[in-house]
Amino acid sequence: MRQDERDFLKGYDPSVFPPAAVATDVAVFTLQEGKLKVLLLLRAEHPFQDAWGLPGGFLQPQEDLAQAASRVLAEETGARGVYLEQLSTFGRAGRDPRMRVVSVAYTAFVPWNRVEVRTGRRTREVEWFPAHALPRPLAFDHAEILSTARARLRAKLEYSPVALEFLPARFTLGQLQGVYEAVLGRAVDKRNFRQKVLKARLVRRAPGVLKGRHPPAAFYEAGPGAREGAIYPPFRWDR
Amino acid sequence: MRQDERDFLKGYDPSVFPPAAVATDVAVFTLQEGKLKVLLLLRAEHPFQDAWGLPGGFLQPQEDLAQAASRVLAEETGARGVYLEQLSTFGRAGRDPRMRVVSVAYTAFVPWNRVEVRTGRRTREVEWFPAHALPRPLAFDHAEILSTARARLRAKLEYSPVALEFLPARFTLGQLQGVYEAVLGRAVDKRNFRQKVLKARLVRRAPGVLKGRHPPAAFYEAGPGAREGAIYPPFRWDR
DNA sequence: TCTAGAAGTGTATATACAACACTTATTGGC
DNA sequence: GCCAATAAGTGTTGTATATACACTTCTAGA
Repeated sequence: MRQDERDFLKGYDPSVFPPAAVATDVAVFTLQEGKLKVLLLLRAEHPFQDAWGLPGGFLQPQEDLAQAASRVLAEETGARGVYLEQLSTFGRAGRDPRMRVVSVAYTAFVPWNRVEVRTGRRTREVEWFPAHALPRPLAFDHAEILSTARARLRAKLEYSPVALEFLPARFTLGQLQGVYEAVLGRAVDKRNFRQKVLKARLVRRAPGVLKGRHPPAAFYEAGPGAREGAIYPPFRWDR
Repeated sequence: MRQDERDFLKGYDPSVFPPAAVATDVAVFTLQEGKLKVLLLLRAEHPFQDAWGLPGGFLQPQEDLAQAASRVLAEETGARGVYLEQLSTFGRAGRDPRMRVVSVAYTAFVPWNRVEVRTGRRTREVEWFPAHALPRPLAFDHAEILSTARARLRAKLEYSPVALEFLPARFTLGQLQGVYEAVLGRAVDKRNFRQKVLKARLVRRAPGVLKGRHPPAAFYEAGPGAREGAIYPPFRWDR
């Protein structure tokens, strides 16, 4: 045991403070080939060895919750510099077969190809899975965590600039529309979409165009209506 | 130590699962005299003895998180049968001077006079405080928990039927409008308000009237637009 | 009987939403 | 070089919703 752990235990009396380990699990979403995907890993250790699950691990003595989530994500998948947001806490007795574990779940939304992932500690493989075709069964209560995370994402899409987190700093309106369509799972009208994001100043014109097998597509970037935490007159996108 | 606690510790190895106690704190809001109020207690024990704080306590071995919140609330304030909702988890190292404690915060919204409160365990007094005039300093990081809770409440008011939780089963439109005004902290237009809640079928006419020093006020009750978890075209109430 | 207090009620204007189709620039394959 | 495929870009109209705004009525209590 390291010194910081010993300090941490000082005065620890399990009859007063019944022990429960605190862990964190991280659900990272991205968009790839027009589909919403989730980062999962193949567990190399018990419990749930050989099952797919979310990156997760235990809180260390001097670490804040968000720091722990960030560290665990980096250790197990190599993903770094990801902005994490607290989702919810899952603590059903029995969710971990070893002992009582309460897990604080975090989520992140990242641009495809902006984070490099690799196999890490306690991990045999790391892979992106389509959110609607997850391997079964998942470790622990990770299926429940993921369904909570998807519901939150859908809700946030309508009143917050969260869609921009899936894209690089400059993007085309077609790409942005693709984010909405993938998350909501339905097509939206292009003309109404463009009118709305521009009028709400969610995005503004950026220099340059993207060339492709189509007319040049103008680049856009986050506009003044996309300040962190901004709340809109909600976007409902054709019902 | 009781047997269930011993079972619980079986296989517990602090070098693998660094210990952090899991606690819960509960922020109960109500409306009283047209003001948003919060239930606080005067702490009878260390730490923060003689400071006001939220009802809170440690998770017991076989208890779910919501059960723990409900039990702690009942033990310390006497409030029972309150519907609790998970708010967020607070785990900054050092937030509890004794040791590392991660606290899962819950919130509830109750009708004034529907819950009886009394002084309970570890408590010297229990009292409702106006949300904009809290005693200072509050125990632990309870000021932060409360400000998160108020922000959540304001957000929910606009897209969910949460306002009805502050009222008894039958209420007048004036009372409902009072909830919105107290939480949002500003006046709303009566004619627009009535039109909107009726058109959205958030409420419907109930039998009877409330007599007072004014024309009889019709009773209303939750309408079909207020099903648990319903999401609206958001109410923004005059800007 | 007078006063205070809240209940109740309608309209006009401005903004936002939803539905809808065609033309154009470019690339890659033939 | 030509053609096919692909996505970019662009306006209008009807409908619905949001906002601003003022007076009368009923009742209880002084």
